[in-house]
Amino acid sequence: MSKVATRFAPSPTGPLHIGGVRTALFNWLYSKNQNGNFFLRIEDTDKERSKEEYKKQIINSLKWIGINFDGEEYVQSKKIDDHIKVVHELLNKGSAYKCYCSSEEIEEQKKRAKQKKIPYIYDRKWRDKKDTDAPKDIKPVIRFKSKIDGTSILKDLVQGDVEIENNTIEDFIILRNDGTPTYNLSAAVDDHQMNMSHIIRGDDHKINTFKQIQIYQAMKWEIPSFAHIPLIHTIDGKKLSKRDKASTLDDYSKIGIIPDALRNYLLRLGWSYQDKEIFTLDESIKYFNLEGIGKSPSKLDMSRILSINEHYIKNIDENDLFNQLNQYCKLHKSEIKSDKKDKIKKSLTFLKNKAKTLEDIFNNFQYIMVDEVNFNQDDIKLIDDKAKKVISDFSTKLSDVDKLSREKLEPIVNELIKSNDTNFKGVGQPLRIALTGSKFGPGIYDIIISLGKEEVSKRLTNKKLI
RNA sequence: GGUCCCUUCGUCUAUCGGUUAGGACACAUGGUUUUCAUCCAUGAAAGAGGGGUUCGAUUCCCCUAGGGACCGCCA
Repeated sequence: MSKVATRFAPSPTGPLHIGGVRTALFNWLYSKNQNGNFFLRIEDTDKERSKEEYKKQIINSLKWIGINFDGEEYVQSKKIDDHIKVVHELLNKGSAYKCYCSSEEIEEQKKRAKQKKIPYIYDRKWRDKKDTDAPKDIKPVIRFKSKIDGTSILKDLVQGDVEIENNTIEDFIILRNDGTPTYNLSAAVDDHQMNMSHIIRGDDHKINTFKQIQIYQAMKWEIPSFAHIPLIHTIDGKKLSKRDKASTLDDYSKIGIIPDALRNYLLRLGWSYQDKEIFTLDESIKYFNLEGIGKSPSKLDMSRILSINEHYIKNIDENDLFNQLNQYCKLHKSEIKSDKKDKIKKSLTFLKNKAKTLEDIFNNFQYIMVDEVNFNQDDIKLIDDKAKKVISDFSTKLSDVDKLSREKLEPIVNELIKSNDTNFKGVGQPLRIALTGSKFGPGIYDIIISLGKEEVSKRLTNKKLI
């Protein structure tokens, strides 16, 4: 058996959606698990809808989630001449024929079939006719001579043996009347020329596979192995499409999902390895196999994505987390001011415990970023005379402390609890509101230390609090 | 409508004929905690239905029901 080679073949007609990413991921992991290669093929032969910007976006998305393809990307439109050559070979071999039916004629037949409620299938009118009978005013399409008798069996690596009656597959068009090849032809030729050993793609391609196999057979090419993976469904159980919200990678990046977390989620969606839930990149390559892919479609579950993201945020290296946070803010929020970077980096230890996403961390560190505290209108009402006294007492005591630490702050707070005849909440809450503007937030010692003495003093003497 | 595929807790899944059907997320309750969280503990929660095969079926086979995909001179 030759070296394993897989590919991901998106058409650049929109941003990459999450189902496509999973297909790419499975192909990539399988090839890497088998020490093989993984290629990217851009299927841009739909000139109307394909856009260069989408191609770039797709490549960036794959990069973002950590999928690297081998070599240069393969651009289908550059290979059209090869595809046409194969069409003519098929024609010469007698495996294809010119069909002079007009589109109107075909439309008419489809309509009639619909009225009679019988399935439409092209009637193979020109399959055995001679070209000399051809109408002069019609440009023909070229159709593939599909098998009529018997059945075909696809030995699918995920679904097992799939048997189909050959006569349910029509004589499909391989060359349009404008001289351009169609998808099934191009895909088969490209996969062959790219030496694909395994084609792993969505379930929705199963019928195409039967057509493409017939092209391989007619050309006497070696047939690759196929694996059709179940589609990802929306929460309503329908095929996920680009139109569904929260379906593109960008949608996840925007809310602060980190790439590794999404990769891990997608890996476990429709694939499993015993009870293991968390897979590092290396582990996913090491353990990935086709046997672990389930047969039934799975639904996207946002709460699970968030939960895995939360796990990654809490467990990855803090330098790494900071870099990702920094990138995220630059891309989707506002850049972290350079003079605040150090403070935020040091505060990650406690900030991350309150976050499911990078966006949460961003929101949580706003109190550090702002020059002027934004008070929550309801919370500032909690600052009564008693609270004001606590704040000013604390401010006074703080001036005697030279270096802030939990050990130095604790006795001060305890003393204030006593002298003001209150409890921890009576001290902690006013201070938190004074320093962050909100009664919700990190622990009071964390807040104080993260801001630094100077800033704390400044905020405690804010005129709005006096 | 035709062809093909699928069916275990709400969700993702484990089980490769014998288990009190396991785990994770979500949910509920309790505990830790100055708040919100985190964290910890506990709990509720599943084999679509009906026939076979078998000493024994979630597991194998058939039927029914439900769901999905495809049925383009798109890819």
